[in-house]
Amino acid sequence: MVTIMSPSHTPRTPPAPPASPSRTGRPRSVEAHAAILDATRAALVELGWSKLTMGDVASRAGVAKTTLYRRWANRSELVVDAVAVLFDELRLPDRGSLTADVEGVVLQFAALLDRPETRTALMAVVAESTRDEALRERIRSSIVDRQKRLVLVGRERAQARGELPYEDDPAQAARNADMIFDVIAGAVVHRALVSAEPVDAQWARSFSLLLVGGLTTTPGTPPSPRASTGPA
Amino acid sequence: MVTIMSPSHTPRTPPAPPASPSRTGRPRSVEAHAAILDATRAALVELGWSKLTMGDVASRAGVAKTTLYRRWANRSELVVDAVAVLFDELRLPDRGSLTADVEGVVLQFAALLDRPETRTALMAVVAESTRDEALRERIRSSIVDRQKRLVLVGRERAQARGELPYEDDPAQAARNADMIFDVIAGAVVHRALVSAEPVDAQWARSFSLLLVGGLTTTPGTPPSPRASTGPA
Amino acid sequence: MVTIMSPSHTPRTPPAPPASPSRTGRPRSVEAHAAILDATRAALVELGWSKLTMGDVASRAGVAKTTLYRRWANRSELVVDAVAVLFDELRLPDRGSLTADVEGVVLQFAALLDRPETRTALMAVVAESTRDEALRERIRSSIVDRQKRLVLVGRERAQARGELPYEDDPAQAARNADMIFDVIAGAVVHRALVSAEPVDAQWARSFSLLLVGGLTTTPGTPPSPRASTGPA
Amino acid sequence: MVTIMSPSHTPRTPPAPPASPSRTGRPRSVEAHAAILDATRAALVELGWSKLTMGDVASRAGVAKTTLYRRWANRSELVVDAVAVLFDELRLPDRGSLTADVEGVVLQFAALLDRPETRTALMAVVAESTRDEALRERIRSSIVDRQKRLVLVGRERAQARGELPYEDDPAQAARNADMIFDVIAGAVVHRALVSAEPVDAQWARSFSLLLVGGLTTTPGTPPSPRASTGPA
DNA sequence: GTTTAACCGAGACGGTACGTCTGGTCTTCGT
DNA sequence: ACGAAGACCAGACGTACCGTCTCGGTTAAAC
Repeated sequence: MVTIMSPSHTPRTPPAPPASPSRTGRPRSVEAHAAILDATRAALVELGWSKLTMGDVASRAGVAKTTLYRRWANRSELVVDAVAVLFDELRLPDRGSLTADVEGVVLQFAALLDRPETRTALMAVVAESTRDEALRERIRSSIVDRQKRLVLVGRERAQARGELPYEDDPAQAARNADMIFDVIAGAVVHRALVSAEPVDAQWARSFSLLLVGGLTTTPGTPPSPRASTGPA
Repeated sequence: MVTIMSPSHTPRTPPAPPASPSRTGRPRSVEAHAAILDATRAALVELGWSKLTMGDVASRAGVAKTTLYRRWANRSELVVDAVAVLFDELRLPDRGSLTADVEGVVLQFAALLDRPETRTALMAVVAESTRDEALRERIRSSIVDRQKRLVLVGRERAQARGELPYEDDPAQAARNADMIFDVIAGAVVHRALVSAEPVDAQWARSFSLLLVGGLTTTPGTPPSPRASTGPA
Repeated sequence: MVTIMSPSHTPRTPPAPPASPSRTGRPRSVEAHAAILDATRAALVELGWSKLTMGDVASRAGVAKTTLYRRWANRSELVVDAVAVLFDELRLPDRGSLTADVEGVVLQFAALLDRPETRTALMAVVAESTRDEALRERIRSSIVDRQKRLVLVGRERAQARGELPYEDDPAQAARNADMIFDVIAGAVVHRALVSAEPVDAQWARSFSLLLVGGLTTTPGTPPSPRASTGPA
Repeated sequence: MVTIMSPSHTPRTPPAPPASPSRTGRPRSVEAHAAILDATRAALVELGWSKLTMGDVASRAGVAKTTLYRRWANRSELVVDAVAVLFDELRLPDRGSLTADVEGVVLQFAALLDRPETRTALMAVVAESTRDEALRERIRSSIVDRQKRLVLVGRERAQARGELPYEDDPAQAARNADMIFDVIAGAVVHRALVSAEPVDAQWARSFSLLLVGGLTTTPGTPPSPRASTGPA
């Protein structure tokens, strides 16, 4: 009649497949892992974040609820893992100019945000993360930081083309890259999900011009000593 | 024995006080309305979005759950109404230059996003809205559109100062204003909530310079001949 | 948006402990079963039928509401199970004569109906059963049919003593037993609960004499051919 | 926000139509009274006791809930009033012999208990009354006592025919009448609602023979010397 | 070729919240 | 004063999921 609830968490082995290869016992099923992530994305498409339940994901994946909880501590972490991979599809093909490159990545990102699984999941996990430090870190490492590569690649190309100057201070360079990333990603997300207006070719072009205009405007006198506070 | 439950069964009069002044019956309590919104904000601060429950809000407000459901169809709509008013606090004091004005509003917005009730609620309702057209519209009308005033005021001041040219095409002017709004709001939100980095004075200054730089780049001259799509 | 709720959706395994011993899954708690029935009787005593709630029973039993609903479809079925066992306490000690035996069982039954849990529950579930075939059947099998044994035992003793003749037609014998049961139980219940008068020793004696008088009166001429419609 | 609930009962004018002809104000609608009782019976037929609600009765009767509560304190009292009148339909036509008279009234009573409004209501209010002294009294005065007239009439006829002796002690006569009433009503109710078997002509005949047999057994001769307690 | 340990499915467990319904009450307006 | 309408507080309803636990059974590495 009286159940004693153990507060001790079931040791949750890191989410990825058999992280620490414990030498004995039955190994975790790798098929189950993939099936769960697929089921999660499918459930997101059909139900959206708020109607998605662990039990539903489990039954879609042909797996017991226990198996999910053995690998992810909660719904949010599962969803982050399930959608993170989608962001890796983003590419930065060389379109010949910085403006065109920005335009291209904006449209790609917009297309990604048009997919229902991304659309509903991204904002939801961000919302959850405002109260959950571990989740925030997981989002940052799994999603945000991985995509900053696009900014770095784009800047290098633009510098090589002579469209942008080189920045000597590495810290400043990093700050600039972060800001560019926030501006691009933020503007697209806000346009698509908050303002709920289409991110079409025209908008992408206007935005690229605005951004590249800002990047290439020399604040004060060109390559000035005050450049350290301005964008690269 | 199959029970069919129509959700529209209970006529949900618009949330605000007696929208359609029904001639008969006891009128809706006005005190209750304010008490509920206050309680909602308090609950958001303490519990965050995901732990906030209708029952808890009701008991904080000293009101029956039924009273909540009579006025709001669900948690999201209630929260939108509860936080919308916070955004109306944003002001655009004249700081003498466009750059300084942008800087000021960015910092104000960042401060707003630092408040736990805004922080947790905004992303959550946006996430919900990806699957709920009515909610999306409510967010737009209650929050987004109301704050575009800031952009319009800022542009007018800048034009009066001669920092920005006048745009003849009204449609183009509106598009530009929308984009500026998305860029500012999006960048701040992304920085604060997704990248989870502080929006401090330095960042605000760098961002303002970038944005104003972009806005003042003459698009009639290279890099692009399609000047008509460029920002004003 | 219309939600269709099928009540049969949750498979309700028969109330008794794991009726069909499903090979898999966690077995149902046996302690819980007893605790729930005890709690139900306690709640009946304190609150009566109309104030008894499932939630209250659950918390008294230290059990979740869901556990109740997993095992009983509704309040009535739970109460039938909870009180059925009380009726099994009825005994028919041999007091030497048919009249005395009837008198004894009448007083026992009256004492049972004086207990608040029986008093309030019996009529309530009977009332419910007028609209619920499954409940009616449950009452019949759990309560009514089990107590007919008393009539059968009493008749056999009386026949052995020579107080009552033997009935050759088994169908007729069964009909007679049923009627005697209805007369005894009905009269006592009606006296106690409807007329709300005490079933005391005097009443029990008068009633026994009336009933035994009727049973031993030969309708028409003794062992007549019309006897088949008369009581045994 | 804070509503002060007055514990004082709204003075409930006796249930019948305009009991005390209050001289002032708008008089109570007499049509409303009948409409409410009709609506109550209709609701009983359709929904049964447990699903019947005050709000539903009110809307069926085209009357406000307030109007119901002004006249009846609760659902049970309303239902008692609504069904009491049905019992007044019972008659005792002279069929020439005591046995035939009993048979007739048994079949009439059985027909009454076959009507869904009586069937479901009678047991329900009796169940409620086990915890409610006022209700018990109302049932007794509105239903039980009024029908005892049938027993008195039947006994007088039987005495006139010489089928039954006269009883000198009035108290004893009253006790006997009560018991006969409980036996008849109890047996029929138990057969019909608890045992859930039909009260058909055969059963009615067997029962009448049993009862009349018991009544006409001379208790002065054996089996008992305590003739004074025996039935008349 | 056994152990052995961790895995697996199924499903019951104690809980929390849901969104609806009803009970009674109170308030307003109109008759 | 009564009546219709409808909002009010309170609280039970029966359901859906939560995250945990208990089963009986499987699976592979370690012995």
